[in-house]
Amino acid sequence: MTKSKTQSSPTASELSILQLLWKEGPLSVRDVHDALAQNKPVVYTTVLKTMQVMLERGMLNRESEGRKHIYRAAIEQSKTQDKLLDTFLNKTFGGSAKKMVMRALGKHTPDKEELEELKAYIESLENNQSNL
Amino acid sequence: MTKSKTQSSPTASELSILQLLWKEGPLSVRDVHDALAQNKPVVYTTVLKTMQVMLERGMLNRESEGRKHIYRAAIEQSKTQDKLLDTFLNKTFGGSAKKMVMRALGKHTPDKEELEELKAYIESLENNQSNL
DNA sequence: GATTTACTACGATTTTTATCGTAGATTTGT
DNA sequence: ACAAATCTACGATAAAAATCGTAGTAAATC
Repeated sequence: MTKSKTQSSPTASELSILQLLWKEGPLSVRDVHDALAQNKPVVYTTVLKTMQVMLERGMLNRESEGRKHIYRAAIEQSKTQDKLLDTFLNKTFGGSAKKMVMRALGKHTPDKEELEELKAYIESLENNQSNL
Repeated sequence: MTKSKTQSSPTASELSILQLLWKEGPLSVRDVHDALAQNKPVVYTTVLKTMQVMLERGMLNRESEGRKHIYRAAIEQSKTQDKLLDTFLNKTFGGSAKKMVMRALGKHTPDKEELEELKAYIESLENNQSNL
């Protein structure tokens, strides 16, 4: 049987790379670097190294395309977000989703349309026991 | 004019200490240690050191009571939560409160009563432009 | 009053994360 | 073919966070 460690959560830097790959699809290191460098100066090999580490840790896959490597996210966005959310919720709001949600809505109030969607969603939760 | 650095966010360890102080009120290092040690083994001086650093960074205050020091949180719970939430929301959900909220509710669905409160809250947001 | 216990102070170390420089190989441009 | 640009590999270092050990002192207990 092959060993398999529990998937550790990505760090902040790693997450920024994952976000890109989730959004844009498979990218080269060059692509990732150029995108990240628009927000914050960072050296090419720093990004390269980080992505190599992520590969080792099973967060990314890659395939060769000529001399380049094309990387893709190896972990699902929704699962990763769920795990991070879970941790954050426990650490910061003592596990109370209600508290966190109210705070989030108060601070970053969505527009009317989104609020309606949310209400509808809550109503669907009230009916179905199962979470669609 | 006195220098004042922007309050940096607490790390995970620091946050666990703050949570205790926010909940229980001012405590000695011994109190904090004993409480934390129930979840995860930790040496007394580790907690002491952490709290000393937090004091330096302005996250905690303290006063002497006999030979002991009694520490209290120097930063507000709600402000701290807001800042952490903001960062988390941006890093993990690209800033979309709606996405995060729906995910949170799906995974940690509150009971019917809390859902009602949430709906009421959303309705109040829909009316007031100002965020109460 | 001698010994054990309870605290603080604080340096040192370890662990984790982030960052970078250099070497070597391949490709591209002149 | 030579030079410049582009990549990967990878060790080294730096920076940040977490952990711990030792020393010293005051208090409590025997």
